[in-house]
Amino acid sequence: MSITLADIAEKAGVSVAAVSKALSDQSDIAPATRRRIKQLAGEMGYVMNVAARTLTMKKTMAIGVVLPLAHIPAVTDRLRGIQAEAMERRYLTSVAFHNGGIDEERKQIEMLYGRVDGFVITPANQSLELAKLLKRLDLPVVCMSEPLVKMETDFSGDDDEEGGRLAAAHLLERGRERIAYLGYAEGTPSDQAILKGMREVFAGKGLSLDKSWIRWGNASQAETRANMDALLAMTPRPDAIMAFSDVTALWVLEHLERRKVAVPGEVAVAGYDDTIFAELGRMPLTSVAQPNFEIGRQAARLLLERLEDESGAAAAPCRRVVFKPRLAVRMSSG
Amino acid sequence: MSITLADIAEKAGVSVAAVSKALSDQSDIAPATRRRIKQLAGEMGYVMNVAARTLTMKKTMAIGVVLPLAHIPAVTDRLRGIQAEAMERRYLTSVAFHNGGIDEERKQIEMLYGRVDGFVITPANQSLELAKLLKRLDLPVVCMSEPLVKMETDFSGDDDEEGGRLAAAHLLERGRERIAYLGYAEGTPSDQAILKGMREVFAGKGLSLDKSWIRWGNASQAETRANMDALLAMTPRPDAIMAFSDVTALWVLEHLERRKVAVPGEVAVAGYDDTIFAELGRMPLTSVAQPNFEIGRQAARLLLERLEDESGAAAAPCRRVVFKPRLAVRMSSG
DNA sequence: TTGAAAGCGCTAACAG
DNA sequence: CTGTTAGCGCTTTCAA
Repeated sequence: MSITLADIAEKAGVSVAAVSKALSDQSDIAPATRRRIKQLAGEMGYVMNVAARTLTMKKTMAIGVVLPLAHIPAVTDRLRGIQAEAMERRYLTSVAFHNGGIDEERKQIEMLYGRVDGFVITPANQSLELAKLLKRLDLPVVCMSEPLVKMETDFSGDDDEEGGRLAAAHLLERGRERIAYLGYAEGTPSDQAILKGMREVFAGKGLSLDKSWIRWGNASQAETRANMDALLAMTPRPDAIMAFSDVTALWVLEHLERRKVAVPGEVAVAGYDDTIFAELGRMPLTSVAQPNFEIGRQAARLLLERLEDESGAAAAPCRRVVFKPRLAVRMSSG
Repeated sequence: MSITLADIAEKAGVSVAAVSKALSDQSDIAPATRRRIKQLAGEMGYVMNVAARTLTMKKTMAIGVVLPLAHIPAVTDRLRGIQAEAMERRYLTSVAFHNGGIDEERKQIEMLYGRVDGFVITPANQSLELAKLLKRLDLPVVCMSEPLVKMETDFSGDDDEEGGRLAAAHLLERGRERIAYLGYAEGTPSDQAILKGMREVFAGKGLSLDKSWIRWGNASQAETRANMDALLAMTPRPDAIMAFSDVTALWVLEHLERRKVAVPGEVAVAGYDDTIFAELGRMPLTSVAQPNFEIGRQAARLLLERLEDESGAAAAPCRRVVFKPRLAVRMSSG
């Protein structure tokens, strides 16, 4: 069995209350007693019982992180940021990945409930169900990288419109006017934001994005292959591909090589995230870079500040922290 | 405030004990009462208080996973396997990543203590300190992919010696006899196992591995670059590079391109893990493939079986589940 | 300063 | 079958 406060109290010849006070550095205890108790606790190898503390304090000192797309390096970078911040404030980060489906997403959130004081999520589903669930649980939520349209929450992410603008401006400048977009899902706010940014730049030049060049569902290589073949079969063909993630862009590079389409000669390619793999694909990939670690760190900070704000935690208005992306230009776009 | 058993008891006009029994499907309760209580609990939106249950049951119903190298896709694949198995048995998976240093590794384990019933770890440090810590915590531990030499535990991973044999045999067959090895750290058992397998195959042909072609510390691109330049400066040069991970192998391909060394013409390259990026690098990469999802799943299974084994949990001997790797041959080795 | 006592929400004997 | 009681280990009044 583990050491408890009672064990220490007995050995020290004081009450349990005294030990509790001493170990949690309360003021109403004699410095000498505190020192003695702390010393003893250390010797006895005391470790606080988390469940008991949680039960009395109604605070778990942990934050829950629920994320899709575990295989995307940008996601793990953001996670490291969250963990770094949480650890600094002595909070545990409890992570759960899911496959992007609403059922798994919901299930993970439910499993975490009662073990965490709040959530950082990158919602993969814009369903009402998810928003309802989170409202019912009534814990602080921070959205990271992707807002939840059905619910107002704190937000940390990058400015995807600006990302779209940067990419579009760059490609236009390189003489590409027929840009296709490979996105994740039509209902995804960040996809829409990127498109909005791109459209803005196009409009500025009196151009527009062709609807039929927007293709969804690029979370698997097979889908991306199919999308690319469809695009290549069109006349005129797109002369540039913008992908919502680096992984998708790498699939595009691989597929174009297979189809013997010259990059960037015939088709320029750009991705999003600028992860370590952007430099390692068939050729160096142009990519929109986000400060992923910082995005995660900030997400955790927003959550923790809300948790530690004793006063009107619930009342405080939602905050949005938006980071500016930049463009890493490499060979794939000439 | 949340709904408690007492709230339900009051509304149903029964005792708290009755509600507890009904909701946990105990037998000593009238079926009708149970149904009524369950119905009511559902309507009232009851959710069990995890801390209270943990305190009474001395069981958290969660497993802790502590891993280094979050950016390696093989790691996240294994993690998905763990989660899948845990979720099936209604256990929460609480993940913590660390940077590979002993301090962070220890800290993460300590933070998880009290919130989990056991650990799945891939030890990044073979220090005595880590073994001592785990022994002191006295919770079941399963090592995944990497054993802990200072401590006997359950193990799930692949047969790295066989991986080394497969790679060496393949490269020899392609006429390469000067194979360099880029490993993670000299004290890492899986590195040593791979080398052992390679040496075996070499010895079979009356050949041996040159010590000076074994280079450690390839967790960053800079280190790998330095190692490669050192190798390329040697006479004779190695004619093949075996890397402990795909990411390292991708750095090698990129570096060789930069140095205008033909692959596989002058130097063949092979990696380890066969992740999705193996096909997407400068050229398709030959790689030793492990069933990562299964390795994770099995690791969780070992842990959960130990946790659920009411009888001599502590007594049961340690088990090792070893998966056979296979070789995915691609262009980088001709 | 210190300690006694109440209680967080739940389960597990043990009576009725 | 159902209810009463006694904790699990901790924090927090409130007295002493």
